[in-house]
Amino acid sequence: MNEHVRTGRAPAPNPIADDGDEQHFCSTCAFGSVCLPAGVEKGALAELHMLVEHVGPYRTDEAIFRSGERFGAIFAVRAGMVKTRTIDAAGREQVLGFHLPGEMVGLNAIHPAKYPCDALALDTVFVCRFSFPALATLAARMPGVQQQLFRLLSADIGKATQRAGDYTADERLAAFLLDLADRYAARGFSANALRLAMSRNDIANYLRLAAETVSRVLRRFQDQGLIAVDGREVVLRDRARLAHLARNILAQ
Amino acid sequence: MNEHVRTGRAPAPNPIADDGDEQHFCSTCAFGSVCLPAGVEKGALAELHMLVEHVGPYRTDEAIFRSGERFGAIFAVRAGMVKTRTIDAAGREQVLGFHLPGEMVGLNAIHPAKYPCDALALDTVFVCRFSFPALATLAARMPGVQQQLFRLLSADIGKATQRAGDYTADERLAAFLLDLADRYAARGFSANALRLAMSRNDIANYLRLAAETVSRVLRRFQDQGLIAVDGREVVLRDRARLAHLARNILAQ
DNA sequence: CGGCGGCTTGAAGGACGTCAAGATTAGTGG
DNA sequence: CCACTAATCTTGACGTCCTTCAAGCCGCCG
Repeated sequence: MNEHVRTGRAPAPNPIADDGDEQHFCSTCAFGSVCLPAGVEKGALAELHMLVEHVGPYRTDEAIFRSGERFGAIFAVRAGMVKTRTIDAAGREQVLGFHLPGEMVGLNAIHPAKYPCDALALDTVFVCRFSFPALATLAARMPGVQQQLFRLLSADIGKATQRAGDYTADERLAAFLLDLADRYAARGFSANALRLAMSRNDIANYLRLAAETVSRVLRRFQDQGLIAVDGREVVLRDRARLAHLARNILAQ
Repeated sequence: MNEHVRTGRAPAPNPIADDGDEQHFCSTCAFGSVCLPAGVEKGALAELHMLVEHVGPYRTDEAIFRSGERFGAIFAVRAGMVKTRTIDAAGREQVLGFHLPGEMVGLNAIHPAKYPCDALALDTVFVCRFSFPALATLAARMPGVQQQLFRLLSADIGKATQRAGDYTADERLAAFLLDLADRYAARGFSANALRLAMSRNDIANYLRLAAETVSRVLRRFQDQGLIAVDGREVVLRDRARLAHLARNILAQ
């Protein structure tokens, strides 16, 4: 098993949101994005840096945390892609989300005080670990950090709510592709070409569809000139029409 | 339009979570439930009381807030039932939730800094208004308040996630009835008899079903002896079998 | 009483799931 | 480098759960 070869045919557009050495906190991280540009609270970044713990690498299918474990920390993805999922009473998997570099995982564990889902690496993953008690203490002293935590939590409510909506397979897939492309773009990657780190099964499960339906809709999108698909490589060819399909979901 | 008659035939089991005069903060409120029993931070309760603003009554269909309005406060329902909903690009309503006395509304507005949904009174509603800037300032001084806010936010992620799952109409309705009954029970009302404040249409919309499907499933549940339905009055007759139906949703 | 909205019930249709069989692709060992 | 195998993905045929459409019922209020 080769240590670095996980990306298949392409020369690994494996997203790494790492802006340098350990002295600099990820500028693309969910926390950095607020603390850095604000200018205020220069001390906050230094203290966050003291707090954070770099963890990894995790290999494909390894767990950052598992359902039921005592909650102690939240994580920012530093590199790779993380999938969160639960296993329901009937043993069926339910995919909750895919997390790119710079995005947070584990916020849903604060309330139950246990992780309510598994967080699994879809490829080689590095994360930043934030001890939550320490972070909360820091937040009490640093209004900007507290605000950012509130915002991150609130944003996750919105994402989950959006996902709970009632939409057709076409709407779901169009929104999924656009959302993913936009999130890649926000982290500095190509806005129209993406490599799906997850299987069709994971996509289908996430969108509450059958894998066969995902195949068929992607096929049709390609036939209609909306996208170009080659295995897990996807190119968005007509953003306008995709956005039109997804307008009910993505419009606020 | 009579001021108090909204409950129909029954002599108004209209939930009021008000434990007395204004000197005492609602003991059933989402904040009280943590601040009171903890014992610690006796001062916190007093300060929360200074902060809170009693608002109401709102009549049926009146808005506590509306989508797009600038976010400034979160609300605890004090009496009555609140429905949150959005209107999507196609003009279709999407019901996000029903909120009982003691439950919070508006947490999903922190991130966008605008309310992302309408909050409407389903009957006569009283609320407590918490200015969010003031609450955040208090939270920075009071670890218990901060923790409670984090927990409330995190819990809402869990609720929305649960709702996003893929389930049959039977599973959804069984879980809906049990959940509602349990939440009423937690506020001191009957655990097995409830009056639905919302229309079949609202239930259907919330569960992503057609109103006709809700009617049919309720009918069948009644024929199977699981519940007794009379208009908007529902009695749970066989909690065990309902829980079995809902096991995939409600099991953590 | 008459009309209106909410609710129920039946019949027909559709979107998606399930089942089954191939087609690619990836992973493994010679 | 090339079989060989297993996993993933695709494609087609069919079934099903739920929606849609339509009509009738019930309770409420003028």
